[in-house]
Amino acid sequence: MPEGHSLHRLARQMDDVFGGQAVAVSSPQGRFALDAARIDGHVLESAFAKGKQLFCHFSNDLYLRVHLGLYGAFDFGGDEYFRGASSIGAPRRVGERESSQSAAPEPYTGPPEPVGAVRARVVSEHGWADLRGPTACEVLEHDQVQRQLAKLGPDPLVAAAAHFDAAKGRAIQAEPQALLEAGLAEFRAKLARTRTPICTALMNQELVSGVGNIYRAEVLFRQRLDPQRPANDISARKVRALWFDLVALMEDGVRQGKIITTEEADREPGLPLWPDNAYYVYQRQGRQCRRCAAQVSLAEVAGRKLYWCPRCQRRR
DNA sequence: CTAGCATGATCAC
DNA sequence: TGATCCTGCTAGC
Repeated sequence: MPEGHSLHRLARQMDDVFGGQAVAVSSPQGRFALDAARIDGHVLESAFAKGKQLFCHFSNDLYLRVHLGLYGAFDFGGDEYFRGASSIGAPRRVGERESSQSAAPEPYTGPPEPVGAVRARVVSEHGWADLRGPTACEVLEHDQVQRQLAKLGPDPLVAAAAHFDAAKGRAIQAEPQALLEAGLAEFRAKLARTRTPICTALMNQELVSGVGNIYRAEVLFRQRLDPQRPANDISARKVRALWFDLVALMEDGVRQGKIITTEEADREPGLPLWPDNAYYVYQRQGRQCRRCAAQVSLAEVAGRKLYWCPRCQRRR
């Protein structure tokens, strides 16, 4: 159950363990079989993410597009070379639960027999990746990818992605700071065009991509914004602060592999940082706000749960 | 064991 | 707005 930071981690993982190698692509479950055949045996050139979507570019100029949706997840496994190639200590499951199995001393003997509904399986000489339960898993041509990307609003992790590209020795189009300013300009322009509540706007991937239910609740608290405030009613200065807070929070999420939004001073002593001290309002309904005595509120908005502090985030 | 829920999004009405 | 996609974890019998 990933927000954008998980997808960017996943892109790095795919790039690290499969990048530049010929891979076998199959669909043990069958539903992806026809598309899998189009990229089977080709070289996975690179992987990248925008918002909550993963794209893998193959040597025959086709792309694998994956959207994990609510319960999609990847499992990775492989030999020592495979594990060592990961920049984040794989193999691990990418999603909500990035379980880090203790280093098994067993020798690698190839991918396991598929268990359950494995939509897609990618196998290299050194390891494998299994995908289950995605909302989307399909092979696209270049212009179809461009159309998908164009539908997505600016991704606060664009600069981190560019940094990742630079570390890989690839050319990037602009300096990270310039990319962030461009993203902010697009974000601001899109918010200015709608009076929908900011809490709804943040979940709209056409307005900003990669933000999910946790980041929206947490960033609105941190910015002391009333969730119901119309998007076009927020000052340019506040939109800027909102954007750069998302950038900071999500970049931290990429580094940590989990979402932690609290400042040191607001954490409850004696409790572990994860998960008890990780959030300000998410899933803390009825409990005391970390900064004031008010009870954290919960409401269902457009089918998703919204958490906020009615005092800290009072309309001003 | 089962029911309910989850960091998502689309489609029909 | 509600049904659906379709998986895994967990709280509660």
